[in-house]
Amino acid sequence: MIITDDSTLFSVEDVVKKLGVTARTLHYYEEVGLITPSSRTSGGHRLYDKDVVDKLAYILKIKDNLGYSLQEIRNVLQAQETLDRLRVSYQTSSKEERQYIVEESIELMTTILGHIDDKMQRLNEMRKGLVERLERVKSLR
Amino acid sequence: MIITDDSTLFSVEDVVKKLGVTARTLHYYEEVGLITPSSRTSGGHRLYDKDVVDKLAYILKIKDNLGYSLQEIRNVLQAQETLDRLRVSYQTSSKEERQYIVEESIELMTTILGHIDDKMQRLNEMRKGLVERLERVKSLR
DNA sequence: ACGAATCTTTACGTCAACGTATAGTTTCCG
DNA sequence: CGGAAACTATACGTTGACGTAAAGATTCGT
Repeated sequence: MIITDDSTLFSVEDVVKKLGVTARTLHYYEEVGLITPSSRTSGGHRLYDKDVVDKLAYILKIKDNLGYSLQEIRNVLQAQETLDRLRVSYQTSSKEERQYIVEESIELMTTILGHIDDKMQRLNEMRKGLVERLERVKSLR
Repeated sequence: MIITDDSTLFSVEDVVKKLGVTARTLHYYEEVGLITPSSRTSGGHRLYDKDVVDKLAYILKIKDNLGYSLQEIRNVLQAQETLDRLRVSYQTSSKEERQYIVEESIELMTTILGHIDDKMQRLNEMRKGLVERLERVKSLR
């Protein structure tokens, strides 16, 4: 872990311990274009800044909580990056372009939100049935 | 689909259409001991009764909503069947045996419930962050 | 400065959860 | 009753998401 005045850099080991994945996972995600080390040491060792670590944490969240495949995650990230890039040029873009960016952003986020809500609803149904059965059994003792 | 006075039997095609899985999945789940056709036609074609279809629907629920592997699902089902079998002999069993059955049931169901709650909480956190970002973007238009 | 720990690239291995192909059989429908 | 559609068993293939091994290079602690 390299801490300078304006940034902190994490080694592979740091990230592994921080996020509970293996080094192989870092390499694999890099292979398939999900993450890229923000820099390397002079000897070639990978270094990750906070942004990359955050991105990886986000990837793991979507993967574990929503059950997205890495391919689906890549689509989501790509869309978000497109929107981010567009947002950078937001000020200098025309009214129509701005509207387009905003609408696309909203659509993407709404889609994901829909998946989350759908999943939560299904979980809630399972939960309901389970709690019911649990109460019935508990009343036996 | 064979409907008699006291039961309804489903063919492979029926189940496939009803639950949105492929025939291969039915065969595979049978291979790994998750389900068994309740009977066969004279020619050897599989027939499933409502119980098996319900069980399969339950399997798919756990799989898709909780992200359990088939192995984990088999453990859950096996535990539940053990408890069911015990529950059959509930009346004729001793006080200690009954208590054991009840406690084991409660533990299993509580574990699953914990997984559900955990997952829902994580989803809720994701949801919160997403809604926040969505509101910020929406305020732009 | 040196040994242990960590890292690199490359490449083959693995495992779950099915997909797909084949060849023959059974069931359904006009 | 005859052909299309669905089914059977068997078996090899595929895909995603990593695991594991090897051989050498780099970094870190004392």
